Amino acid sequence: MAYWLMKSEPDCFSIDDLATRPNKTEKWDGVRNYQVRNMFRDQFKKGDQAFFYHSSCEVPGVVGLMKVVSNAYPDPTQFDPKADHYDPKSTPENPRWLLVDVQFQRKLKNPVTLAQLREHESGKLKGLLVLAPGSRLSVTPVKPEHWDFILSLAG
DNA sequence: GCCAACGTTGGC
DNA sequence: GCCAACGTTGGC
Repeated sequence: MAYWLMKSEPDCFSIDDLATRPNKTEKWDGVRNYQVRNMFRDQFKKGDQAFFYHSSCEVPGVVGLMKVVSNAYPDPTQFDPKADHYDPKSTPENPRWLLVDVQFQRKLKNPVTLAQLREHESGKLKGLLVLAPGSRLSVTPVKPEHWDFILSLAG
């Protein structure tokens, strides 16, 4: 089982949005980055755990826990001309973009802010990819020891 | 809203 | 295949 950190802008889709979805489950769609696509395809497994991270907002940080409840499969929004992330070069016979289904687990009592994570970036969280300079990937792996430490920061 | 850091695109 | 232009991300 692997651990992940997945970013979303709360104005667009927040942890509370996920918690109120039917079955508390949602397609993590709209990803149009090849590195993330490859992680979905090659490394994501049903049963993995993920942090829900709020980005581009007042207080960026880890706000909750999710479970990955599917393996990767084609993102239907790539075929929809009306969708924001429509990709005219992708076909159902040869889909370019994948997604996974995620299910709400719980919110953290105390969200762990980016500022808190940064306090430990040369210590306990050394190597955490979301802290890497210039890191813009919306999905990044989290080592088990980093996962546990971040949870301990949440109290 | 600014801007730095990247990724992608497309002409050549 | 190079690289300039452009678009996007995301913290501040």
